[in-house]
Amino acid sequence: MPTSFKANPRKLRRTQNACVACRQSKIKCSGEEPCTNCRRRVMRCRFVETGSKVMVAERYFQELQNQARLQQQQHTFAVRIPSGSTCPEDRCPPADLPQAQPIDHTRSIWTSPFSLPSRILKDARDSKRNWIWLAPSSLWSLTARLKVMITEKLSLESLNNSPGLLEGDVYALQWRDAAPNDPPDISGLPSIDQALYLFNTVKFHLGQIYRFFDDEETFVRHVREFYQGDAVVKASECRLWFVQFLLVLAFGNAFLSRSRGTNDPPGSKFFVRATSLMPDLASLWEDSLLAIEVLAMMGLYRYSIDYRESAHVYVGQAIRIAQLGGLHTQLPEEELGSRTLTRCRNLWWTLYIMDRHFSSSVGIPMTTHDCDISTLVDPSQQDTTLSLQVKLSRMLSTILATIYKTERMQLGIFLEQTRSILHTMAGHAQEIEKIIHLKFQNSLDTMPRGTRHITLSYHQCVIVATRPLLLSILKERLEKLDHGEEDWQSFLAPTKALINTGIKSAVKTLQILSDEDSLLEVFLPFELEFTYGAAIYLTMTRTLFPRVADGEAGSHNAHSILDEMISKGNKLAEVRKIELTQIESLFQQLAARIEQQGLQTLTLSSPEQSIVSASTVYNNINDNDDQGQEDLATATAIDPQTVVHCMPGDSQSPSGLLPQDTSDLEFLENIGISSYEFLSIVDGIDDNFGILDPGQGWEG
Amino acid sequence: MPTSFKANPRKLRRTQNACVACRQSKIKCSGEEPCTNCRRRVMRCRFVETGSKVMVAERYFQELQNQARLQQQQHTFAVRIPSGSTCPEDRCPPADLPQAQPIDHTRSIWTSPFSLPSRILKDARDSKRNWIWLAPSSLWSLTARLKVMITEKLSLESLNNSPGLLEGDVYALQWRDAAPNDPPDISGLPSIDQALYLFNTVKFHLGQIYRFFDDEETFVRHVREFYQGDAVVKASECRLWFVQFLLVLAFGNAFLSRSRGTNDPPGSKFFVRATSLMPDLASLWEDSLLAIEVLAMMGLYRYSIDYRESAHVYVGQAIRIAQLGGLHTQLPEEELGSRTLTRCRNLWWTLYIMDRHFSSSVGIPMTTHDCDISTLVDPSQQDTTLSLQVKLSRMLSTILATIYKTERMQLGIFLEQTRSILHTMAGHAQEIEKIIHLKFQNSLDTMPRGTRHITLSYHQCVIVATRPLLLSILKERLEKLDHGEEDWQSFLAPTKALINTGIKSAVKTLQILSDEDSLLEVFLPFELEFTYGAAIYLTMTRTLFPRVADGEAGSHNAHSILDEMISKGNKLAEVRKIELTQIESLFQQLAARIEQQGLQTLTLSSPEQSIVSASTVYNNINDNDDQGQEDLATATAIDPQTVVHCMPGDSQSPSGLLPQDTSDLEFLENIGISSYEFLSIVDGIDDNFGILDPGQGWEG
DNA sequence: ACGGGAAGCCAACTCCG
DNA sequence: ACGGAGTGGCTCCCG
Repeated sequence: MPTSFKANPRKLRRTQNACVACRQSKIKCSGEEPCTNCRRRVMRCRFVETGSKVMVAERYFQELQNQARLQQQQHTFAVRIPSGSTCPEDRCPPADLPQAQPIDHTRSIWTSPFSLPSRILKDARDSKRNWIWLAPSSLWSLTARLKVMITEKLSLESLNNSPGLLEGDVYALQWRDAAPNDPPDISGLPSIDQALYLFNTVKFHLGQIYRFFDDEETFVRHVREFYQGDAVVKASECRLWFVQFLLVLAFGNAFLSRSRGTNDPPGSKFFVRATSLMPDLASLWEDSLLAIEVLAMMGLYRYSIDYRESAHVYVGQAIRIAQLGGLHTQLPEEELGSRTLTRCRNLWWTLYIMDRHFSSSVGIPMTTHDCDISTLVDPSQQDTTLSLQVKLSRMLSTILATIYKTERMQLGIFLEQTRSILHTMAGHAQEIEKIIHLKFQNSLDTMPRGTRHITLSYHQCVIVATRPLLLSILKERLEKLDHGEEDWQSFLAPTKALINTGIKSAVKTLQILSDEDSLLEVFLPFELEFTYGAAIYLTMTRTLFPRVADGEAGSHNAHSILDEMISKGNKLAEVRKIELTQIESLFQQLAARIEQQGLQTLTLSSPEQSIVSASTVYNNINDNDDQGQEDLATATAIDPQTVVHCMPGDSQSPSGLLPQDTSDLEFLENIGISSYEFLSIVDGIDDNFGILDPGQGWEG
Repeated sequence: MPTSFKANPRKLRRTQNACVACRQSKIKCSGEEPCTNCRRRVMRCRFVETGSKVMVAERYFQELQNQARLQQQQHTFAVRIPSGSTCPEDRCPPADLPQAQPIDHTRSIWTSPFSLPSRILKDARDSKRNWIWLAPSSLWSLTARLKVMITEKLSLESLNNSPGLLEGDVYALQWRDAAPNDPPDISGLPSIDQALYLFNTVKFHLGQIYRFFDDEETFVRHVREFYQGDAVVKASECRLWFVQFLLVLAFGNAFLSRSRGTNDPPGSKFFVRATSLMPDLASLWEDSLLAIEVLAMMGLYRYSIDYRESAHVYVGQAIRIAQLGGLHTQLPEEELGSRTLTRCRNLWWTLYIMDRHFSSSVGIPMTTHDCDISTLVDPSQQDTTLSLQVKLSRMLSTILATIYKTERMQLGIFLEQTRSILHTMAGHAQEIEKIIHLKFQNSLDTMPRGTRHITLSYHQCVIVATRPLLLSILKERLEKLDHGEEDWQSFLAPTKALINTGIKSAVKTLQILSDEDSLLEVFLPFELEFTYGAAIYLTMTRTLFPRVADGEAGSHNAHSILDEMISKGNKLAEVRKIELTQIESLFQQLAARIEQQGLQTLTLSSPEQSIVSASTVYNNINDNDDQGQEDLATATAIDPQTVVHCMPGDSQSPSGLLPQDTSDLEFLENIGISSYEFLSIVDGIDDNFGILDPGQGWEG
């Protein structure tokens, strides 16, 4: 028989299904459980069913997934009208959703434990509104909630109402509209040289993050005309430009100012004047691009002085005008010219970033949705900073949309989502690493603002993504304060690694910010926010896990950063510091109470090493979970499909990510990002549920 | 050598991709177009490219499908198959699972044929902007595109630029802000009785569609205080209320006015004054609910006088404030009280409806997304009108998001989406029927505004959903004007039924609107829009399918409706009428050109039967489809599973839906909605692709 | 012409060297 | 440790 005698020895040797370890090492696997190799190497020998695969038309598959996701959403939500709506939403992790398999079915998590059902604060003060809605994802309402919660539970006297929740609490500005036809007030302006210098300052400070001035020549030309011609005429004719000019002066002064005397924010003189000259919002859209820039800058200034809500309004306005001009689509280059096109694109993505940031800060849904946007970030791939910033912004909104979404979630599902998010994050980490490598050749101290901002944003994402875990634990603690204990291990075991990641990011954030050599950004509120967010995170972990070492140092760092800001005249920082102190004291009291109650001390493994930490953390997981030691490739190898298809744009197997040499590794460790480490952790989580257990049903 | 001598002739002969017919007969296919076999057999030779496929774990795939199916079943209101039939481990071989199969793979459709890539119009006029972006879904930009397109193709002289594309083209209002601290101007107001009467008028006109005045007692109380106390003081203290009051007066006058003398829109005197008193938008959010109402009304008025863009801005503003107050979430009833809660809910959904309408009208993405909303429409189910309105609004945005989304789409996919949309629509039709039944017992002439509006909105959805088909045909016609003909049947066969549905809706729309007994809404622009949309639709069909009878009457109706509006002083209607006439004349020229070119006359089966039409359509399709002698039974017999499981969204037999008796049927037929008919058609479509070709895969 | 089922093709997986 | 050589699902001969 021609067919049977081919049964040569080689052919027979092949196993149906090689075990995980053998696959990884590409060596022969004997096939039994445990296999010879594993036995010899004393490794855990696992077999993963590949399950038969089928080919499906991509589109159909996509559709199914969408549907599934939608349904999922609807289920978790209360009753919803069955809608045909296929809101394609962010294209995050469709495939892995349904397969998420709770480790412990009885466990679930409160993704925003103190926020749902919608919670409101009656506003006691003499304001026209009579309630303040505490948005689920906003950092500021988190503060408010924490206070309320702990105060209640510990039956403490309620603190005086939070400052800084409302606009104008910190800086109370007064402005009045100029009558529209009056000639603009042009008194008290700086000299032309001074003005141009201020312009450059503004460009330097904002330019790394935002793209307001793509048309700077025009701007400068206007400045010259203004100074050299009839200023009043110029200002009246180009009223919008003049507003922009005033805003530039406002920002310029704000960035340079070191004064502490007044109660008004730096540069506010010009800002107020700009505001009063602002044309009617509703008619603004007629001069698109400039109007957009002006509105965006206006929004940014307001945001900086803690007028968050109205900042959001301005940005929203800018976005609407941009959309009316089609900036969110791919405009035709032939007709508009590439310069205009670039300007449009940069402007659009600037708005995008601002929208994500502001929206999440005030805690309401994003104004723009990814599914409505068809323009590209940067087709030429030159502007890595901007495009990374965009990716991180998108990430943030994905996090808020998935993790913070529903009231309560199965722990397994939650972890799966988090995992998939962090996986994508790891991809971004890699890009950041690449930038740093390329441009700055390991010289950390010259890290420019843009990169620094990206790095911090990145850490913030991690913090935000892992915060719900902390909050859940906190909630549990608070609830079980009096009556008995809980089985903490079943909750902590799978989540430790995540929390550690969060801690690490918080610590790194504070470390970067308190670095002597670097310039702390004082006027723009971003670094303040990062500081505050990280500090709160560490405060929580310190109380919940007293053994974690970084807490102390972190808190110290945070305070000194805030102090520096305060010393440079930032009154917002004063408020935040007060709040932070309040919160810290509350948590201290909580900690004391826990101890006095004799409750179990929770622990995490210490997170102070990098590569090592990955495996440490990793082993910890495994210690508590009888899975034994997995390795990196495993997770990927199990089902590459899943990874590849379900996370468009994510990074492939970690094997490709190994940092090139050790010095690099150390360096990256310094900034606190190592995509390699990150992936290990993420995959570690991944290994702990779901895929490992293919035998069980999948449940939504 | 064992390897080389394998190079036998057989190996070389294989084609990469066999044509449909050859596959079918399992014979060798030569591979060229048309292939040898087909040429000999005189058959249509089609090649289907294997669209991108992906491999998925079978397990997961099954799961997804189950889920999808389940979901679909839940959403189908029709008779349910006894659900035990969830065929355990359904064994649809994975290969033929994905059923829906384009009839003709080479066909594709331009969902918005004249809109992509983003098209802009250079604005010749002396405006600061220098381009006008023509949004893909906006009715107004559709008009502009049609003109450009046909003018170009027929090499006609270009018409003077479209009027009415920009704000203020129709009504040029002048307003100036009052200085913020001046006392409000309270001169020239009507007497209190008059004012209250106007208020009631406004409530009557708006109340059926929107919910601005849930707190009407308060409003009336304010009115009394205003008239009975010190008016100036009152107006200054409750400035926002005073603005609302002015708006009420504006709307009241607008609704009652029959004057034609002025160039200003009716009520504009008060409107302008209201605008000038409007507090700074950015600080408005402090008095939430009232501010929201005022902004929304402001937006509505602007929208009514064709200031669409700024209307959109106001509504956007209102929405943002609403979100800051958490109105889009489920607010806690215990804390706010059920009255406030109801008010919030109604207000929110009013905003929602406005947003959908305005956004789609200006052609930009919706401000709110369903996935961000967690509040319920009307938990008590009393307010069927509002909730239906919401559903239709949602439908509209779904349509825009799915059908209008991408540049080009496979015909099959397009049809599938349309089908699924219409399927949902049929559900809504049924609800409308129910309302009409319940409340108005077949007395059509008393149909109240709300129901009328819903019915019209419903028809509009159908029109919008089927318009891309018309546009695609039009585009094809235009392109093939000079060089040769096309194979129209393969395109028309599966789409006829849909187009007929659209025609029917357009005809019905005009019929309802021109009904003598009913009150035409003159000031609010909705009925004008409906008229215009339907008229354009009929104009297109009349040109493309000269045999369709309804066109003539429809056009006549449209003109007389517009005339009535004009005679009542609506200047917008004048503009629309001019535009409509222009378009009609262009299309007439196109028709003449087609005829003179001797091009094939396209036909649809006449759409005047209801029940019958479904099967008629069905037969037509089979006549033209080269699959030849398949019939329903056969198709089903091939694999019963297929039908039941594999068509997500597949509806059951319409038999469960038969209207109770014949008079009902006639009655419903009168309004132009019969969910039964609708379902037949939809199912007809459904039956016609997919099942017939079970062997093949899907494509993207 | 039909259609069972073999041969060729491709991507995934194992495991040699 | 790993590049790259060497099963199973899909897609035209011949009875």
